[in-house]
Amino acid sequence: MTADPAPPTRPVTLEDVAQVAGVSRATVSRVINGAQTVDAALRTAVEQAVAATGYVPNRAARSLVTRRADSIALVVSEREQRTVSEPFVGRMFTDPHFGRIVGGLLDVLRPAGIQLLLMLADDDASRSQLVSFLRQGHVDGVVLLSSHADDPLPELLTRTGLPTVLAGRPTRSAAPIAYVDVDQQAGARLAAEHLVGLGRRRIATLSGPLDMPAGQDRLNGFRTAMAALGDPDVVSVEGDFTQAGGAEAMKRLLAEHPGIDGVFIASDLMALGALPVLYREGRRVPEDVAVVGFDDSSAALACDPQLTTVRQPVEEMAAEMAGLLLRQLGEAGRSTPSAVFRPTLVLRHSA
Amino acid sequence: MTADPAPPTRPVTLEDVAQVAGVSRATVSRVINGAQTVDAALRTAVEQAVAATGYVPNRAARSLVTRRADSIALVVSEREQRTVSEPFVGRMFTDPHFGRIVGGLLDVLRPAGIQLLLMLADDDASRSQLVSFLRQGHVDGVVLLSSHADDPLPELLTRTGLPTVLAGRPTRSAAPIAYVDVDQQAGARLAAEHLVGLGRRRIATLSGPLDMPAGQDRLNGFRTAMAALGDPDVVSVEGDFTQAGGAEAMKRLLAEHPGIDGVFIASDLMALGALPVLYREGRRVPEDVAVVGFDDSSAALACDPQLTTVRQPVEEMAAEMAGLLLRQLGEAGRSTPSAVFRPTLVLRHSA
DNA sequence: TTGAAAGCGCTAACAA
DNA sequence: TTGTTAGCGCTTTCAA
Repeated sequence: MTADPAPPTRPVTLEDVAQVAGVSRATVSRVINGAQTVDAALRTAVEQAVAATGYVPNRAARSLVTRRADSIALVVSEREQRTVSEPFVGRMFTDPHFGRIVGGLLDVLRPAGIQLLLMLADDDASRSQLVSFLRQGHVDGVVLLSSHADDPLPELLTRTGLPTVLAGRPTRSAAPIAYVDVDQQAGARLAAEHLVGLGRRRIATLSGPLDMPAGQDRLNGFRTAMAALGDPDVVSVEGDFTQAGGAEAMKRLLAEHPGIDGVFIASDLMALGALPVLYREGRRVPEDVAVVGFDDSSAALACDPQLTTVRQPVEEMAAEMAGLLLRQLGEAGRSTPSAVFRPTLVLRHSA
Repeated sequence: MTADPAPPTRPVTLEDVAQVAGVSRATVSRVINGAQTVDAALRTAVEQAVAATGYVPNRAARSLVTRRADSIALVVSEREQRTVSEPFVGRMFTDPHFGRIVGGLLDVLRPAGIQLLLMLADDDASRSQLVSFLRQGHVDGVVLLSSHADDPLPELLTRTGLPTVLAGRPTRSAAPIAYVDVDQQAGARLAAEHLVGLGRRRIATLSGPLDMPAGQDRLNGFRTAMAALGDPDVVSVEGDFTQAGGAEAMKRLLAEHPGIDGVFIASDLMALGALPVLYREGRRVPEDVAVVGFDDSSAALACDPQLTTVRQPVEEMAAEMAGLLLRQLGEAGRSTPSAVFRPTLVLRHSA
C-alpha cells in the first residue's frame, strides 16, 4: 500500500513554484530569502506553492551566484599520518574532547542553516590539497583544531583570507588570528591553590605534551602559582593527554618521587589512567594523594573517586568559535576578535 | 617581504585557464576531468596554464550541471536532544568509537575527492529538516550512525532514494538497506568459548542497551553460545555501553551474584568502568574473575590488566561503508549489498 | 512591489 | 580531437 511517493522525477525548481503560485521566479526567490518587499497576498500564495510542490532550494545554484557556500570546515590537523598498525591511537578524532567541540559548533551552526564539513590534514600533500580546496570558496570559514605547535596550517589559512578561528591560542602569534581558549594559567592556578589549601606539601604535576600550547600553559601556570604559594620547585612529568599516557606518567612520577601527597594532572583522561596506578602502588585517593584534574570531561565522572577538576566549558567555547565565525562572515571588515573563557574548579571527591 | 600573493581578486575560472593555454573552455574541462580524448601537447599546455593561474574548479558550478555533490553525509542520529545540564553525557560524538568511524570513512573518501558532511538528527524537527536537505541532492549518499532501534531515519532515508549505508544492522529489516556490521553473535561466542575454556563455571555478562541491535545481538549470541556449552542460564545485567554505565552494572552484578568467576562485558568502555569496581570489591583480575571485553578499542589497552577482548575492525568496517557507498554511486541499479565482518579474539591479560 | 533578463562557472551534446 | 553552444537553478540588477 505504500505508493512510491517520489518516482525518479525531475526535482522541483523555483520555476515550478513560480508557475504554481502564478508569479515570477524573482518573487519566489524573494519570498524564499525573506525579502520584505513582497506583497502579503503574493507571499502566502508562494508559501502555499512551496508547500504544495515540496520545493527545496538547490544549494549549488545558489552558491554559484551568491558566492557563499553556507558551510564551514572543521579542519583537524594532526602532526603525521597514522601507521597501519596503530590506526587511531592518540588521534584527535578518538578523543571525547573532539566530540564535545563538534556538538558545540553544531549548536550554533544548525539553527543558522550552515553545514559542517569535516576535513583532515595530516601531511604536506593533504595540507596543500586542503588549502586549494578552501581557496576556491567552497566553505565560508574554517574552524581549526590543531594538535601541534609547529603546525603550518594557521599561517596557511590566514593567507587564504578565509575567516578562521582556532581552538586554543596559536603558538606563533605572528599573524593576527582569532581564537577561543580557556584561561589555562588561571585554571592551573585554581588547582594549585586548592591543593595547597588542602594542606598538601609534596605536590607534583603530570603535564600535557609540551609541544602543545595547552600543555605548556597549564604547566607554566601551575609552576607560577605554586611558586607564588611558596613552592618554586614543583616536580613535573610530561604526559600526552591520553589515558594510557597518564598511567605511564604516573608510574614514572611514583618511581622517582614516592612521597608525593598531591598531584595536578593536566587532563581528566590522563587522571583516569593515573588513578589505577596510584591504587596499585598502595595509595589511597584522596587520603594519601589528592588529585586535581583538568577539563571536567566525562572522564572526571568515570574516575573513582570522582575527580575534582578544573572545568573548561568546551561546548560553550565551541559555540563561541562558531559565533565568531558567523559574525566575521556578516561583516566585511577583517576583524579578529578572540575569546578567553574563565575556568572554574569543580569540587568532587579526589581532592 | 611576504608580498600579498592574493589580493581580493576575482577567482580564476576555466575561461581564464583556456585563454592562457590558448584553447577552448571545453578542452580545459576535459583535461581537468581526465578525459582520454585530448592531444598530449594540448594537455600539457593546459596543465601548465592551470599551474600558472592556480586554478581550482568551482564545485558549485560543477555540481549544478553534473547533479553530483561530491560529498556524502555522515548522519548521527540520537534519540533525543541533550539537556543543558548534561550537554554530551553518553552522546555518540563523545564516544571514541565515533572517531574511529570517521577515520575509516575519510580513508576512502579523501582519495576519492569526496567531502564529508557531519549532520546531527535528534528530534522530529531536525529529522525532517535533514531529510529535505538530503532530498535535493546536496549529498550523493548517506552513512547513518543510529543510536537506537526505533529510529525512523533508516526508513525515511530509503524513501529519499539516496544511496545509504547503515553502521550496524537495521532493526526493522523491512526496507532493503545496505549495512556493515561485525558478526556480533560470533563475537559473543568467541568470548563464551574462551571463558569456558579457561575453566570458569560461574559466568555472567554485562550487556549493552537492549534497545540497540548491537546490545541485543551480543547478549543473544552469548546466551546461545553458553547454552551450547552447557550453561543455559547465564546471568546478565544491562549496561549502556558507557564507562560509567559499566561501573554501575558491575556493582549490581556483584551485589546480586558475588560468586561469579568470569564475565563477558559487551564493550571495552564498560569494562574500563567495571574493573575498578571489581578491585574495590576485593576481586583480582583475572585470578578471581576473568574478564572478556568487546571492541578492541583504546579502552582495552587502558585497562589494567590489559583487556582480553573481541576485536571488531572498526576502521575497516567504516572504510567498507564508504566503499559500498561509492560503488552504489557508480552503478545506476539500486543494489543494497551489505558486509558482515568476522570478529577475532585478542588475548591479553584479563582472561 | 513586481517581472524580465543577465549571468554565476561548469559540463555535455553536438558539429566541425 | 577540438570548439561552439546550450543550459544546470538560482539571485540580482534594472525597468516598469
